[in-house]
Amino acid sequence: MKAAKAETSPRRASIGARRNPASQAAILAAARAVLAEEGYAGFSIDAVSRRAGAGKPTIYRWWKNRADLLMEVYAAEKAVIEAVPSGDLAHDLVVHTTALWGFWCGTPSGRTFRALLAEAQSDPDALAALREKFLPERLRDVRGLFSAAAARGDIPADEIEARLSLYLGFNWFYVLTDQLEAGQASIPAAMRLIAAPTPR
Amino acid sequence: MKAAKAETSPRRASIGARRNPASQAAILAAARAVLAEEGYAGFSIDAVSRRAGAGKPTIYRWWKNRADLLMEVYAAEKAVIEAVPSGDLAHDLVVHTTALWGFWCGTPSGRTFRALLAEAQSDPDALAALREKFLPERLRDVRGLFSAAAARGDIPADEIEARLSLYLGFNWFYVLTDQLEAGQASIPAAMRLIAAPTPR
Amino acid sequence: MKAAKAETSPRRASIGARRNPASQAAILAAARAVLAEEGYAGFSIDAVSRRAGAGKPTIYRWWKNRADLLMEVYAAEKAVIEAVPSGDLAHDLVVHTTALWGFWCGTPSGRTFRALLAEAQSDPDALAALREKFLPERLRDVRGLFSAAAARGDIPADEIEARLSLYLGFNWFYVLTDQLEAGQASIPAAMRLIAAPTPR
Amino acid sequence: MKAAKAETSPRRASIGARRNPASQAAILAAARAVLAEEGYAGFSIDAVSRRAGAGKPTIYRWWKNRADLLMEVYAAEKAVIEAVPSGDLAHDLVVHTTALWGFWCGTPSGRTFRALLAEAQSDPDALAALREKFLPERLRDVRGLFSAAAARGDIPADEIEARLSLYLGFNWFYVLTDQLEAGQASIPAAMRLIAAPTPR
DNA sequence: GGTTAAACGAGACGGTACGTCATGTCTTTTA
DNA sequence: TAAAAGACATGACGTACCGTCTCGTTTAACC
Repeated sequence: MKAAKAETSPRRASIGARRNPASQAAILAAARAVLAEEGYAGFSIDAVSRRAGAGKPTIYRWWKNRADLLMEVYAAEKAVIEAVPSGDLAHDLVVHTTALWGFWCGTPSGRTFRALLAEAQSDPDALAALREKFLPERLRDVRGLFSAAAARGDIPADEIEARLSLYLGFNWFYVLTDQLEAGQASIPAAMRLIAAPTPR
Repeated sequence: MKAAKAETSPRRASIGARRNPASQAAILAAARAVLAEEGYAGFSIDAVSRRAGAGKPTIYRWWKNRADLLMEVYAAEKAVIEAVPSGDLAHDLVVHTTALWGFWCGTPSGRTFRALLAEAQSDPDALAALREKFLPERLRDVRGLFSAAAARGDIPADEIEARLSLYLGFNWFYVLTDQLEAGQASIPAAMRLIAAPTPR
Repeated sequence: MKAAKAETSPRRASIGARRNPASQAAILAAARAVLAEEGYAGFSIDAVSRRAGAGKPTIYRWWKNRADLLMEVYAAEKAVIEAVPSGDLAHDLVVHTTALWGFWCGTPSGRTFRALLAEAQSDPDALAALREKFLPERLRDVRGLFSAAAARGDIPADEIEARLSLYLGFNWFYVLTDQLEAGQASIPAAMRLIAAPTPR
Repeated sequence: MKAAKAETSPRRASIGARRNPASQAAILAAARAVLAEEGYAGFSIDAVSRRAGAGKPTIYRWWKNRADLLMEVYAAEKAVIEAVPSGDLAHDLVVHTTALWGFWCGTPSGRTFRALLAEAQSDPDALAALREKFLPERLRDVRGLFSAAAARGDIPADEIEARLSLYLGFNWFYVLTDQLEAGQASIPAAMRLIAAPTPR
C-alpha cells in the first residue's frame, strides 16, 4: 500500500488566486492511474487525493462529484477516432467501432467508461450529466455518419435514433461485460445490420 | 425514514440447525424494497439488514456479497415473458422487448437490473457470474427465437451472436440511461433491423 | 447565515506601502462580531476574513495567530473600570467586580475573554503572552487596590499575590462557567473574605 | 509520526453485541497519552483513534463528543484525594489543595482538566455537562468540608457557595495559567482566607 | 429426554471513504 | 508594497457502510 506520491515530489502550492494546472493534471493522472490499477472498486476521492498528493478540497473545488471527475478523465484521453465518411455507413461504423474498442482496450479508458456508467447508476445527477452532456458530445461524430447516410438516402431519417441506440448499446454491452476482445468478430455483422437499408 | 421492521413484527428466531425460509424471504423482500425506494445508491447490506430485521451475518451466511443478493432478488421476480414464436422474428422481438420493458418499468426490476450491472463493474466475481450464469439463463428464450429464425433460414446462423448482442445492448442502453419510457418508439425499427435478412 | 460583508461594502484596497487602518478596524470589528454571535466555537480566521471582507494573509500579516487577534479584540473594548480607592478594600473590590461583570455581560467581552483563555490552553505562546503581558497589564488597577490596602496595614503585604489569585480565580470561575448572572449574589461575601484582615 | 499501535498488537475484534472493555480501555489510555504528550492542541478524535488502534465510530458510539471523552479520561485517573475532616477547615483545604495540585502535576490530569475547560468554552453541551454533572460530583468532598465547618459554626452556612467558588477559582487560575509549581506558596494564605470566620 | 449443533437477532469491532471546514502558506492582480 | 482574492496541501470533523466477530437464544436432530 502507501501509494507513492506519484511524480510530483516536492510540493505543489498555490500559484495565486487561480487554478493550478499542475494540480489539475496531477489529479487527473492519479485518477487515471487508480482506475487503471484498481478499477472502479478502488476509485475513491481519498485514493485519488493520496495518489495525486492533492488535498480533497482541491478535488471537490473543481469537480462536484466522482462522475464529474470521471468524465474529465475520460475526456482527457480523448480518442483520436477519426470519422471520415466514406459514403458507406457500414464500413464507417466498423472503422469507428474498431478504433473505439482499440481505444478502450489499449488505455485505461475502457475502465473509466465502465466506472462512469456504474457511477451513473447510483447518482441521478451523474446520469443526467451523462445523458445530456457527455453522450451528445461524444456521439457527435457517429451521429454525423448516420445523418450523412440519411442525407444520401441510404437509411430513413426517422430511424437515426433507433440505429444510434443499437450502435451504442452494442458497444456498451461488450465493454460492460469486459468482452471486447472476444466480441470483435461480431462487429462486421452487427454494423451491417445497423447500416442496412430499411427492409421491406 | 427509519425503515419500519417490515411485516415480520414479533421476531424471527432460529428454527434449528437449518436455514430459516422466513428470514430468507424477509431479506429478499427488504432488498427489493430498498432498491425500489432508494435505488442502487441506498442499497447496502446494512440497510437491507435493518429493513429485514435480520442480522448482517445471516445475510453474509447465505449470500457471499451484494451482487449475489442482487442476482437472487432479480431472479426472484422473474418476468413471465412468454416467447411464443410466431414465425416472424421481428414481431417476436418487439413483443418480447415490450414485455421486458414493461416488466422493468412496472416493478423494481429495472432498478435491480441497473444495480446488478453497476455492481458488476466493481466486482470481477459478480461480472463473471453475470456473464457465465445469469445472462445465458436469461437469454435462453430470446436465443431460441433467433435459433428458430435461423432454422427457418430467415437469418444466417453465424450471425446469431451478433444479433443477440445488438438486442441485449439495445435494451441495456435504455435501461441504464433510465429512458425506457422515452425509448419505446425506437423499438419497432430497431427490432426490424436486428431481425432483418442479411443485406446483400 | 452566509455572513454579510459587514459595513465595508465597496472595497478596501491597499493604501500604499503601509498598514491600512480601515482593514485593521474591519478585521477587529468582524472578529468581535463573530465572537458575539457564535462564540469561540465559530471563531476562525476564515470566518473573520469572510466577515471582514479581508484576505486571510492580511490577517496573518498583522496578527501572528488567533490568540494574538483575540487579545487585541479584548484590549480594544477595554472596560473603563475606574478604581477609585475608597479606603475600604472589600468595598472597592465589590465595585470593581460588579463593573467587570457588567462589562463582561453587556458586551461581547465575556465571550472574548473565554475564547482567550480557551485558546491559551492549546497554544503555549498564547499562554505565555496571557501570563506575562496581558494579565499584569489588566491587573494593574486591582493590584493597586491591594497595595494601597497593604500600605494602610489592612492586609499583610506578603499576601497580595494570594489574594490577587483568589480575586482572579473567583472571576474566572464564574465567567468560564457562564454563570455571571447567577453568581452575583456571591460577590459581597467573597470580596469580604479576600479583603479580610489576616485571621488570627 | 505513525504513532505505534500501543500495546494491543494483534487486534481487538468485537466480543459480541456489547461493549468491549479492552477497546474502552485502549481508547482512554490513548486519549490520556495524547493529552500527556501533545496537550489539548493535539487532542483530536482522529489522533486518539489512531493511537488506540480503534475505529472512530467506536469512539463516537460511546462518547458523544470530545468533552465526554475528556471527562471520562479525567475520571479514570481519579485522584485518591482523601478528605478526612480534621475539624480545621483551613488545614483541610490546604491538605486537599496540595493533594490536588500534586495530582494535577504528577499525572496527565492537569492537562486533561485544562483541555476539559477549554472544550467547554466552545461546546455549550460540554459546558452544561461540566456544570451539572462533572463539577458537583468532583466537589462533593470539598463541599463536605465546608458543610462540616458550617455545622460546627466556623463559617456561615449561607457563604458556602461563595467560599466554594473562591476555592475553585483559585485552583482553576493556577492550573489554567500553568503555574501550579510557582503558586504553591500562596496556598496557605489563600486557604486561611477562604476558611476564615466571617469578619465583622 | 437431555445434549449437541447450527441458525438466528443483535450489534460492537477495526477500517475506509464520505463531503465539509479550518489551518497557515503561497501567488497574482490591483491600487 | 500593502491589500484582496482565493487556491493550495494538510488534516480533523462526524457519519455511513464494509465484512468479521462474538454473544445469548431458539429450535431440530442425535444419542
